[in-house]
Amino acid sequence: MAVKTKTSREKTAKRGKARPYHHGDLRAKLIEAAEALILERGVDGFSLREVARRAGVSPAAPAHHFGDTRGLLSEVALLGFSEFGKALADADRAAGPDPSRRLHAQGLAYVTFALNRPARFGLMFRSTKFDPEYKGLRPTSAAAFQCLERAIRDATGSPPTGELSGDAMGLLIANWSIVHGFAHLALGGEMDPPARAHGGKDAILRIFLPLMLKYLPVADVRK
Amino acid sequence: MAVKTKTSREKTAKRGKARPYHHGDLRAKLIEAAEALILERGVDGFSLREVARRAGVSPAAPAHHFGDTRGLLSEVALLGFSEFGKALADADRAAGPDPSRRLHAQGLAYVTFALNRPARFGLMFRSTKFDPEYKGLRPTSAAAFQCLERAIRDATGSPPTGELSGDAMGLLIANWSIVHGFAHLALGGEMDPPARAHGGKDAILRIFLPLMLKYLPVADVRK
DNA sequence: TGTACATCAGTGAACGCGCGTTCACTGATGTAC
DNA sequence: TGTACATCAGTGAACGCGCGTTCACTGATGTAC
Repeated sequence: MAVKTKTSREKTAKRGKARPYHHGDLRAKLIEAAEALILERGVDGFSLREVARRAGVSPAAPAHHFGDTRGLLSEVALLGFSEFGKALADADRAAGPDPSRRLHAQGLAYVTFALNRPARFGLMFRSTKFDPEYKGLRPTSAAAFQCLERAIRDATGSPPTGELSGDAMGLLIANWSIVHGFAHLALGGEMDPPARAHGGKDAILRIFLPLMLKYLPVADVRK
Repeated sequence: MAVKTKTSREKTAKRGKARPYHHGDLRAKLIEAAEALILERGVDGFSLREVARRAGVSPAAPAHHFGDTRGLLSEVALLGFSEFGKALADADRAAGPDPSRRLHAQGLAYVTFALNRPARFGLMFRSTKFDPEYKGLRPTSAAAFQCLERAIRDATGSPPTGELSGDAMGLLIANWSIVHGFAHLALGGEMDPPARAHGGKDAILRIFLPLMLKYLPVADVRK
């Protein structure tokens, strides 16, 4: 396997923009391993040594890229918020101008993201595990949530900035609560027993999610 | 303080039904310390040694009452489900016969319990931390959730047993999701920034909770 | 193109820590007589 | 009421474990000349 000429990866490293490393791309590999580990054992089961082990690297290696455990988890959370925000924004844009359709689309995107990316989503709402001041984390997460707020403002005829009215605040909180609660209950396995009776685990996305979305609070339901 | 005659506590122990111990009531003290610790450091920050330390007792002492860590946490969870179920049942009963009022009352009780008993509530939904087969845990938690299901059945005119119709299932999931999501977001601190703008942390219970309850899905809203 | 050097990603041994659990024990309590 | 004994709640030392982090290091890479 070991030949005298440079490996193709080393050549790529020379040509590429930002992959100057010894090891290929350990940074990316560590992030990947971290997500897999969270998926397997939950946010609590996470350990930096286990991540290093899975990446085939010494326990001190991650420190070079992320400083410490919180650094790595903060990076994973940042990726999560970034993808989450994009998913919400994309859904909102694709829904067209109707406020109810926009809220519906965002709710669908919210839950879909949570169920498709359980490791990231779970970490994102465990803020003791990462540093909220990490690189671009604060603005990125704020941007994600402002996407919902913007749709609520449009739905209630509120101005685009300034304090929310009570009605708008209620609608925002109710919307956020119902999709967040659904995601949380589904990820916690609380819906597994009824899902089993409806043809397996994907009944949650296929059947329960649309049922829930029918009850999404929208502006015109109550005065 | 130390006198020769028996202390009143020892006499009580003799007279009482089930408090025969050396130490007063270590069992209760350990449970209390466990809840305080979870409150302070979260479910993850829990440690049996720290509980023993707070109860002023050797690290081996808890084993006598609860076997091991899971045993103690299972007991706390059991207490939680028991109190939770009572709170829901009481609210339901006090609401009278109107289905919407019953759902509203249960939603209010659900969130109120979560915010008043954050340690218990947090543990109850972290089922990897305790043993679901512990003593009466399974039936007790089932009873709590059946209280909501019963109100949904009555609200939708479903028979008291048998599989739920799609409509009823949707209403159940939507109701559960919105109150659970609200509780989760509030406990996670996600509502603290807006609450600060409305006069402090109790704005969550005082203002946001009633706003959310206005949007509780009830049977007659959609066909 | 070839050599000398600086950089820095990754090594692996070592550290100190708090944890859960075990074990032989001790000593107060309740009970049998 | 008084004595002997069994019970068992609580002790405290010890165990082995996996953790996060440190440290001096090594060796491949990219760069300056």
